[in-house]
Amino acid sequence: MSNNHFKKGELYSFITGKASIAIARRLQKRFNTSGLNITIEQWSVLYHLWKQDGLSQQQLCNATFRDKPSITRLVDNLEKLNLVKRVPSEHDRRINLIFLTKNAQKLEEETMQIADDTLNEALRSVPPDRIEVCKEVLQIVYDNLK
Amino acid sequence: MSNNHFKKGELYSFITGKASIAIARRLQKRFNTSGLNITIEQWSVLYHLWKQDGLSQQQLCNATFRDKPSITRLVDNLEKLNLVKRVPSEHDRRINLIFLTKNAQKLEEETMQIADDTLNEALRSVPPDRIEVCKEVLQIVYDNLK
DNA sequence: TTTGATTAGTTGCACAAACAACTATATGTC
DNA sequence: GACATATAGTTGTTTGTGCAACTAATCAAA
Repeated sequence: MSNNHFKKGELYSFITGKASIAIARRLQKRFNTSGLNITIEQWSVLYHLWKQDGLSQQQLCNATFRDKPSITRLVDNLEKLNLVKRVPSEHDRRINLIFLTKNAQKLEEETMQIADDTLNEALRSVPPDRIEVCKEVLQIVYDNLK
Repeated sequence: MSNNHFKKGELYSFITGKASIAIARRLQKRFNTSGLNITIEQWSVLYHLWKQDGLSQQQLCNATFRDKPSITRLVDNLEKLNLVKRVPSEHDRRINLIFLTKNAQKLEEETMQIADDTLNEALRSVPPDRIEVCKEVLQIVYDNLK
C-alpha cells in the first residue's frame, strides 16, 4: 500500500500542479486583458533577460528549466515580435547572445506589476509563515528531483 | 514596490511551478523506462476513469482541470492506443461516455505504484506536518483563483 | 410547437514541450 | 595538424493547450 502522505485525490492534484496552472492561467488572462500580446512562456524568458541582458540560449535553458529546442523556438517567436535580438558572440561563434529591444525594456515594469498583483491575489488570506513553509517544501521537492 | 512575500527569483519559481514540472518529468521518465507507452496527460485521464468508469468528456474536463478541446484530443489519442472507448449516452445523444478497455484496467496498479514512488522520492526528507501546510496553501491558491 | 438559449463535443489555428537527429564550432590529445 | 569528443544551436515529429468558431442535441418559454 501507499506509504506517503497523499490520499488518492490529493496525489493527482499534487502531480498535475493545479495551483501553479491556476496561477499561470490567471497571469495570462491579465496579460491579455491589459493588451499585452505575449505568452507567459515568452514572459518567463524576458524575465531572466531583465535580470541580466545578453544571456546565451544555453544560459536561458538553465534559467528557465527548458531544453534547447524550446528556447530556440521561444527566441524565434520573441524575435518575430521584435522583443529580442540574436547577436552572435565574438569569442565563440557557436553562441547566440540574446539582447532585449527597446520594446521589451518598456514591458518590464508593467508586467512585473501584473505578476506581483497576481501572486498577491493567489496568496490572499495565507499567513506569511505558511507561505514560507510552502516555498521551502517546493524547493526541497525540486532539489530532490533535479 | 512589491508588497507580497516573494523576492524576484522566487516569484519566477512560484509562477512557473518548477516543483510540479519536476515531478511530472520524473513521472514521465519512470513511465518510459518501465515501457509504459503513455503520457502523463493521458495517465491523468485514466486516473479519473479508474476512480469512476464511464465519465462524460465534460466530467473529465472538470476533473482534470482542462478545456473541452484538450479532452477531445486526449480521448482521441487514448482511443488510438486502445485504452478507452467512446460510448454515446442513450439518454442524451450529445454526450459521450468514456469507458476503460481491458488494456487500461491492467495499467492501474503498476502506474499508481510508480506515481506513489515518485511522490515519495519528491518528498524525501520533508516532515509530514510541513507537507500538510504546503498542501493547504496550494489548495487555497487554487480556490482563490478558480 | 416553434423559437431562442444552453450544453456537449469537434475542428482549425497558434504556441509550446519532449525527444531524436542534425550542423557548426570549439577543445583536447596524439 | 588531425582526429575524436564535447558544446551551442537548429529542425522535424508527436503530443498537448488555449482560444474561437462551429455542429448537434436538449431545454425552456411563448
